[in-house]
Amino acid sequence: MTRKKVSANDSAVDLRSLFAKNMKNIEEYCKEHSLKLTPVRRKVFELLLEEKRGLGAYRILDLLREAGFKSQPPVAYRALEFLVENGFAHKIGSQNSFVACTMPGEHHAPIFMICKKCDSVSEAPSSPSVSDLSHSLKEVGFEVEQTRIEAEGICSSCADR
Amino acid sequence: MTRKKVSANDSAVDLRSLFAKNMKNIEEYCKEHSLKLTPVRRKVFELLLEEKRGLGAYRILDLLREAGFKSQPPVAYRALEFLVENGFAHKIGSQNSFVACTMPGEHHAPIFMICKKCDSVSEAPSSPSVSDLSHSLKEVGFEVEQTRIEAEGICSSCADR
DNA sequence: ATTCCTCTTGATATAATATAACATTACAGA
DNA sequence: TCTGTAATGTTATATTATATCAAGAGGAAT
Repeated sequence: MTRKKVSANDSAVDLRSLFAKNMKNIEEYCKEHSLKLTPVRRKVFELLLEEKRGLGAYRILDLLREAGFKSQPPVAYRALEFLVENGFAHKIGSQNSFVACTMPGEHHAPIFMICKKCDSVSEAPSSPSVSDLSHSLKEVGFEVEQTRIEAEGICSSCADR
Repeated sequence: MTRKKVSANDSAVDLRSLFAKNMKNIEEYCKEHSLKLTPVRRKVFELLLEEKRGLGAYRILDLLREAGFKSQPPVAYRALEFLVENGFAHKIGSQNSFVACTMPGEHHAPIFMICKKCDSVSEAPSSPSVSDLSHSLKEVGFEVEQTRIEAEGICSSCADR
């Protein structure tokens, strides 16, 4: 028996299983919290999961239409609003775009790494420097409720090339 | 001779001198770097200095018109572009608004404190946590070139009330 | 001083992003 | 079944931003 060759589509397999895992997470979370994961909401979440770059609302709208939803702008914005409110997606302020959240349900202080070369947006593991930040702002009298942190630079895959 | 009453407009005096100081800074900086601080650019910078909240481009456009400039949208956007590129102003991503930079010329990693009550936007003294952040992102393979940090919460004046 | 070049502004049009408002449908709970 | 709330459908419009090309202003090279 020959050993199967390791390459390109192993990562595809990983992506598919990651996708399945994320879908399962959101489904369970919605069930537990009696949130309605309607077809359009589910589809928008899927679209965000499938794309490593941020997606604009009108791009999402196009993709919804391609998928058979005859949607008008408010449909996309409502679905995005639902996903963002419940922590399944984030808005990237510097791009007016949206990305799937990979740690739904948990209130966290996200840090986004935006690659200038390939436009990928990924969420960094939350770092202690975020709470340091809140502390140092508290010292100047500002009570932080929420932070938005976006770092622009070069991602590891682009740096490798 | 009666001593002048101390109150409200002492802070107005402070604001005026701060304003003058900032205008002098930008003028000198532009002279040194052969940048043209044209009337519309200067006026937009003044408008930003005078307002503690972020100003949207179309609000700025209205104010320009009130000041006698017969301006179309590109005029405001161009002036803002000039100010942002040269570090005299910043764009607040979460609001699509603009604020004056209080430390022009110096390349810095700004942190904005946005008050949910009064909408004021102020720039925090850059904290060590920002370079910590760059270091920890470097550990996951991301090379940071620039950060955008916006903290939402309650400012000290609003907390006092 | 004249020419040339570049940067800035003027002006029109339109693209891209986002929401208001109201009618209709779906669906859970009394 | 009734009824209330949440979700969707639909039209219209608000808000934010840029593309494009014409015209003017000002420096520096000859």
